[in-house]
Amino acid sequence: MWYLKSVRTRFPPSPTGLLHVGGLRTALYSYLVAKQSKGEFLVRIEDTDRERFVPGATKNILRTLHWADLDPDEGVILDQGEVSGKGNRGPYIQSQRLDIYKKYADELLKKGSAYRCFCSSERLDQMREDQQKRKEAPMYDRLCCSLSEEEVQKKVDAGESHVLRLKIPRSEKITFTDDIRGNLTFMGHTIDDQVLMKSDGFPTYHLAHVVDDHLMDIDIVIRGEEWLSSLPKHLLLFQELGWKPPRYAHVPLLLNKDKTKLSKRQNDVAAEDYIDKGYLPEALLNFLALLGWNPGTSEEIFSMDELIENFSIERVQKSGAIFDTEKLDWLQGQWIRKISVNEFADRIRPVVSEKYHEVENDSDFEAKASLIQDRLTFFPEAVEMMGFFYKAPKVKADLLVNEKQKVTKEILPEVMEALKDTLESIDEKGWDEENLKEVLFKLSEDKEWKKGQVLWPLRAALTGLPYSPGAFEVASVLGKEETIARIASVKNT
RNA sequence: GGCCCCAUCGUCUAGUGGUUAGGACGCCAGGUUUUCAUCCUGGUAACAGGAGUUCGAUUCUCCUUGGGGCUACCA
Repeated sequence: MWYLKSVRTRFPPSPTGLLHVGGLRTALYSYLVAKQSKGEFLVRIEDTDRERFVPGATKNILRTLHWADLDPDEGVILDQGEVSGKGNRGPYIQSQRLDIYKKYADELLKKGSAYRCFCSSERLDQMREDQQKRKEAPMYDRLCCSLSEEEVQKKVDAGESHVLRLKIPRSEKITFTDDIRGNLTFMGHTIDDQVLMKSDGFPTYHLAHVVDDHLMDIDIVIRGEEWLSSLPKHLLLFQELGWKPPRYAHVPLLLNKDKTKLSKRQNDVAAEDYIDKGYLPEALLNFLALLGWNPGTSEEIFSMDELIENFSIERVQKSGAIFDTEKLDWLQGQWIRKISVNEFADRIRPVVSEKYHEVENDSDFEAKASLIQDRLTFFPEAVEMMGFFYKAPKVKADLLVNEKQKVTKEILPEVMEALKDTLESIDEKGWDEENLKEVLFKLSEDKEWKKGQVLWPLRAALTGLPYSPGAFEVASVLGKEETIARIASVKNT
């Protein structure tokens, strides 16, 4: 993918709560498009709805974006953990741009592209109800359009509460090409006269989106499909303001199992939920990228750099995707195996040390961690899996008896005795995986025991678990002294 | 109800006017491994329906059906 010019994209969350995984995906797509053209990715805060405003939400969303490695180049950023701004097209928080919206609202009013509406919400409710009863599309009936200039002025002077509505040219046909969906057509008479400015002086999303994305030089607007039906209003606004609209790409929705819009009731929808569950950002992003997009090859594991390299908005799917986390778990496993042992150890150290404080001073922690890296999907599983390293298990002989491995009650004492003697004979210096393997294989050969007859009891005696890393690995990490001690302490009953 | 969008295995998806309709996850079976996990091999399973265009449609067109989104002084 290459571009003639760098592309500016934006992600505009509302500070009404936690970052939604669907939002994280559109943020990712926007980020990728900007980065692959060496352009800028901006974050703008859309806080025009004071009712739903949640204090602290902005900081939280920014923190989550940072976790996902989607830090904005411009706009609202996190500076030393505090919300701050960057760039010369600000402010980037809509509540701080009220005078700007006012200016363009006045312009639209003067041009006759918009009009003041004094209707009460009661009247509007009643009107819609009546329309519904008559099986008509609920739309503003333009009552206030028939007000004379004098009447309007009188009401304004009297301080009557009112909103500003966009006057949709009803006879117009609006066509547009979406980057994902292709050609779209809307008839003017099916579009409602959208409110542009609320009575409290705040703009609605529609006006703010058009003004901001123009003033912030956004080249392509990537947003959820739920905005598709308001696209003509936005297009009309650009037209009335005399501006060139950006490219648009409406990405398909993320769905619940029943194919409805992904919702809290049925799923964990906050990105934070997945952070809390221990998913790696690489895994979540990889998963999200693949929900609705594919490279056209059979490649499935993508790092951020590879996504930047390969992503293209044209290959994004048109239909919605069920948010089914089974593949996420698989990707999580893939990414866990991909990170370095060092990093892996760093990730599980805090979790494990919560239960086993010895971890903090354990210089062999990394070696132990490496034994379980291929075996787990979530970091907390490490606690269970590594416990035996720090606390000698109380092992009963029952566990060492294993029918499938042909370890019988009768043979067991002899095996244990031989194991002890053999291991005793190994020099401390030669106590490593390779050597242990050689010596123990020889033991089974000499005694004409199957490998399992020797190794199953050994492994079980050392770990106290039915499933665990292998006997050689564990014995090697545990060291000679501890290994022999554990063999000796197996209870016979 | 109105407007708009969408439709390939259970899920994420590839794909072409003529293919044994491909891959991945999941599931099942087998193999490697002392166990489990990993890993490898194989299997399971899909073009919503009906017309039309065509020598031939999963692919193009239309209709039906199904699903979804929007229909707020929310975004």
